Amino acid sequence: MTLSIYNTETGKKSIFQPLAEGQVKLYVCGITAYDYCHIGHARSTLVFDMIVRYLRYRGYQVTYVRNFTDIDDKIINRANEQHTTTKELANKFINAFHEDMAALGVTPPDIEPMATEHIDEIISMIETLIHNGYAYQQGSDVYYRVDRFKAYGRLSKRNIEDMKAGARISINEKKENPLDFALWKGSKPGEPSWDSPWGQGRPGWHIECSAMSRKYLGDTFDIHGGGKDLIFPHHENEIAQSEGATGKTFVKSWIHHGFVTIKDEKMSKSLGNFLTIREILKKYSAEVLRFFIFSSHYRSPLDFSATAMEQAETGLNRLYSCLAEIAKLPATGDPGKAQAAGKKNIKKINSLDQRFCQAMDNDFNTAQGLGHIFEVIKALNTILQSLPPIPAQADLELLRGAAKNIRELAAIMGLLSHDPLNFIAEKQKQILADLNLEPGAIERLIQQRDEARKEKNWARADELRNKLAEMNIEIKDGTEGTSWQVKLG
RNA sequence: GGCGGCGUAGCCAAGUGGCUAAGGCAGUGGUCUGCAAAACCAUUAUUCAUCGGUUCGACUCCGAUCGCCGCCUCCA
Repeated sequence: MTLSIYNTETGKKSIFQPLAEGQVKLYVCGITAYDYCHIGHARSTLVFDMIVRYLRYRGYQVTYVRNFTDIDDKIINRANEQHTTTKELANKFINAFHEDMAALGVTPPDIEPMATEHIDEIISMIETLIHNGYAYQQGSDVYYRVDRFKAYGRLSKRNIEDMKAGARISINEKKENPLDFALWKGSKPGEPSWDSPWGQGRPGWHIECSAMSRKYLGDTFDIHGGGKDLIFPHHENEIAQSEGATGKTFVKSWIHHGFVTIKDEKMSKSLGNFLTIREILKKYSAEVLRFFIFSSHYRSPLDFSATAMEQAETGLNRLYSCLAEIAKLPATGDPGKAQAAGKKNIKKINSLDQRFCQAMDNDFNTAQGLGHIFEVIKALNTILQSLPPIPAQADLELLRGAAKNIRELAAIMGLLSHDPLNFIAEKQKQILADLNLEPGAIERLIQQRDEARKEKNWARADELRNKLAEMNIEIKDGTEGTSWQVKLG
């Protein structure tokens, strides 16, 4: 089995071959720390979390670097507005980011470098670029000479002439070409600044990623990722900087994920239609958000809505319910009894690994992978349904093995991480608390209903059941008495 | 204007030229039940925006048209 990845640069899927056998070096552009993160950021971190987990599952040794931009214009402006320093502001939101990531259960990257801690590397790279003729100084600024880099536009598939015609670029007298971008910006009085050969200033936005990825991953590395909006100019400029400085290919494969939209529009601060991760997590669990995100392909746009989240929650509950039923099975069965499971279902269950990996190998197709998991859930439910009171030992082993397998595969997406019985119990406890209900009171009502049922007083029994239903309590009459649960979702 | 992408059932969504177009949610009929609920079974796209072309064969490749979205300015 071979892993294929869609590479933005070639516009095609191709077989993934790491530079060093068994090792993957991955750099992902992280956040600019000036505000709370929204669910678009959540998608980004969750998608790469899944990619890293899958690569590791496949046996690769992954070095995962994700940076923080902790100095730029937005941070400076926001710090001024809030009468604080850029450092304090950035730290505040980096901490908030870490809290959000912990709440989402995201595996931390191996290295989380910050721009302001790599000023030396940045300056040194700019000096190399000046030396190589790719950059020029104007006063206390340094700009990248876009015309000089022949491959400029390679990633975003545009050419310099077309972009000039676009004419949405502000004319800056200091630049040789309006498309040239800043590597170093001279600072105004009162702004945070560092010493440099060109005077007091700070790095441009793009250079930090070139300098830091080089430091931690080398001149050439396997995968560079981010949101689609970073393709131009950010990643295009990174290529120009890194390749201008090293003369080597910067990145083998570019991965860009799609946006989260609301009512089919990209979330953005100017439209005021963004939701922060913490707002979402007040209403939905991390796994519901993960389920929602992974039920479509990472490159597709994803439209956020309450309906979509509720559907995700229902789907996730279905997975947990099946696993909980399996967990409730007796410890041992009858070793001599014939299996209740049919051949077709056994085959479906046993081929899950293979089919799941086939889906994931096809450019991390989590939606298809989830589909395969649901097919197996259906097979498991069918078997559970046909199980006699004392089941065959072979069936018990099959069901438990499948449940374990499903949880291992789901873990690649960070799903089904809770103990199924606990999950259901915790959830019910929480909903009960939200509804202000006492389990004791419910059980008393059920007992009253059972008495009515024994007397075949159906009118009274139904009345009590309706009363419970109004309280969001579902009743299940089984052979061993009546069980109840809170209506999930 | 330049460039990139998308359009598959009521909704969400997968689909790497050829086997019955996955899966989820919702709906309908049935099994179970005193009636229900849950679960299960069955059912819901002769068709993949439209029109052409390539091919023995296309949802899948090519072209055109319509509609939607994104990037070209900070953006995950």
